[in-house]
Amino acid sequence: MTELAEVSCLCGKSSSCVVHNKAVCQAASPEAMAQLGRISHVREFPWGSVIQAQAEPCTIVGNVVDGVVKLSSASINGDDHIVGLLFPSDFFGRLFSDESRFSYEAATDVTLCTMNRPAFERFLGDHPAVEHEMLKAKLDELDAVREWAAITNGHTTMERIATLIYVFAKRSRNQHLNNFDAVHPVVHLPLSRRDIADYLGTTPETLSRNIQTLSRTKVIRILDAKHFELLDANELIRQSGESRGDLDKIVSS
Amino acid sequence: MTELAEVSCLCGKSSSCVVHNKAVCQAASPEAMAQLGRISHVREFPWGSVIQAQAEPCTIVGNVVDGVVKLSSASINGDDHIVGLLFPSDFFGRLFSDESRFSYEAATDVTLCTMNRPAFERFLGDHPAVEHEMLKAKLDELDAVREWAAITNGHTTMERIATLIYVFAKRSRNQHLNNFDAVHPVVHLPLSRRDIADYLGTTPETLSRNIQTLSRTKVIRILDAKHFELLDANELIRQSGESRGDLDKIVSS
DNA sequence: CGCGCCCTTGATGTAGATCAATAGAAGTGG
DNA sequence: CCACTTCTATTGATCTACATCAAGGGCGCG
Repeated sequence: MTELAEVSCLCGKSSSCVVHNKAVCQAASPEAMAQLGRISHVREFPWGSVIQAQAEPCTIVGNVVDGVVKLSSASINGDDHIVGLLFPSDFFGRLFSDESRFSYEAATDVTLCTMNRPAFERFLGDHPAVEHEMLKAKLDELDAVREWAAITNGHTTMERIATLIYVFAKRSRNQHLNNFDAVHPVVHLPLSRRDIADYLGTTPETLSRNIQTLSRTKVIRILDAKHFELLDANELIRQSGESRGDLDKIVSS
Repeated sequence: MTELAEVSCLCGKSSSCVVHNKAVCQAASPEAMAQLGRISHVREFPWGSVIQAQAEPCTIVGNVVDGVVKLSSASINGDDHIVGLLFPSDFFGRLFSDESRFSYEAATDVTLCTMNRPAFERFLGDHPAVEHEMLKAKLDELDAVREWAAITNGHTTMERIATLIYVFAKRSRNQHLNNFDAVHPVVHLPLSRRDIADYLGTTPETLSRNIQTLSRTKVIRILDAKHFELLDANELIRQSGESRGDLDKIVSS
C-alpha cells in the first residue's frame, strides 16, 4: 500500500522521518519527542474501517502517515457528507472533547501514528510551546475549511471539480510521487468517485461527466479512473474560478 | 443601536460584564484581566464599514460586544461569499498571521472590544492557561464551521433557511431580547436578505419565496422583513432536516 | 467463467437561478 | 411636509444546471 520505505510519525520513531506533523515537530524539544515516542503507536487501518465513530467517546488522536482519512458527518435522515479529507502529516482526532462530532474513516488503506488522547493532552499541558504550535495549526485549518466552504457554496460543479483536481495535483507533488512542475504531471485521486462527489456536494454521475469534459477539452488525459495526466494546468486553474494564490492556500491547510 | 445599557468586553472594563468572551474570561486571573484592560479599547463601527480588509495586514483582534460581523471571502471573479457570522461574545480577527484571508465587515452597526494584535499575542504568550482556552474555543469553532459546511452542502434551500432561522431564534434568546421558550418567541434577523442569501448560498428571491412558504404554512408569522414570530418551533426543526441536538451544537459555536 | 462493483453514458425531471416588474420603506432636498 | 430618488423585499415567468432514473460497459475477484 505504502510508497514509503519506512513509516514514521510525529514521535520521531523512524530515524528517516519522512512525515512530520507540522504542528508538533516544529516546537518539540528532543526530550519532548522522546516522551511522545513513548505514548505513540503506529497502526494500520484497512480501507473502509472506522477509526473514530461519530458521537462516540474519542480516545485516540494522532497524525496520518499514509493514505487518506475522511471526516464525515451523518445527519438524522441518514445521508452523510464528507466535511474534510486528511492527508499524510495532517493531525486527526478531537482534542479536549469527550465525543467526536464527526466520524473518521479510512478512505484508503491508511497508516496512522496514534496516541492516547488524554496522554497527548497531558503532554500539551507540559509543553506550552507545542500547544502554541497546535493553536497556530488549527487557526490555519480554520481558514482552509472556511475557504473550502466558500468554494463549495458559491461555485459551479465544474469549478469545484477543477479546484479539487488542482489540490490533488499539489498534494501528489508534496508526496514526491511526481513533479507538479513537470511538463505533464500525473495526478492521483486516491478516492472513489462516490467519495469525491460527496466531498464536492454533487453526484458521481455529474462528476464523471465533468471529468470527461475536461478530458475532451484536453485539460487532462485520463490514464485510468484514478490517474490523470495534467496537460493544461493554467486552463485547470482558469476553470476553477480561483486565483492560483488562493488555490495554493487551500492546499497548505 | 444597542439594547444593552452598558457595553462591556473581555477586558472586564464594565463592572456589569454582560458580554464575556467565552474563551478568554474563563481562564484569566484578575491581574490578567487588568492587563487586558490596558490594551483594549471599545470601538463602534457603523453598518457596512470594513473592520479588517481581506489580504490586508491585520492589526486588530478582539470580541464582538454588540451587532453582527460578517466574515467574507472575495474570489477573483468578483463574487464574494459570506463564510461566517460573528455575534456578541465571539472573537474576531486572525491571530498569528500577518494577513487576513477574509474580510471582517460590520453587517449591522457594531460595537467591538478591540486590541492590538501583537499585544494580545504577547498576552497569550504570558498566560498559557488563556491560550489553552483559546485553543479549545477554536477547536469548537472548527467543528461548528464543518457542521455548517455539511449543512450548506447536502441540504435543500428550505432546510438551510429553517436551520438559520433556528440559529437566530436561539441567538436572540441568548441575548435576552426575548424568551425562546415563550409561546411565540420573536426571531430577529439583523441582516439584509442579500447577506442571508449569500451566507446560505442562495439568492434573495428564493430566500424570500421560502420565507413566504413558512409563513403560509403557519410555521412563522411575519411581523416585518426582519422580525418573525415563531409559531411552530417543532415544525421548523423538522423542516431543517436536523435533530434538535445537532442544531444546538451549531449555535454554541 | 460469471458474479458484483464501479464508472460511464443517456434520457428525463425539477429545484432553484435568472430575468423582469412592482411595491414598500427609507432617506434627501426643497 | 411632500415630491423625488434610491434601495430592499416580494412576486411572477422563464430557463438551465444538475439530480435522478435507467442502462450498459469494464475490471477485478472468487
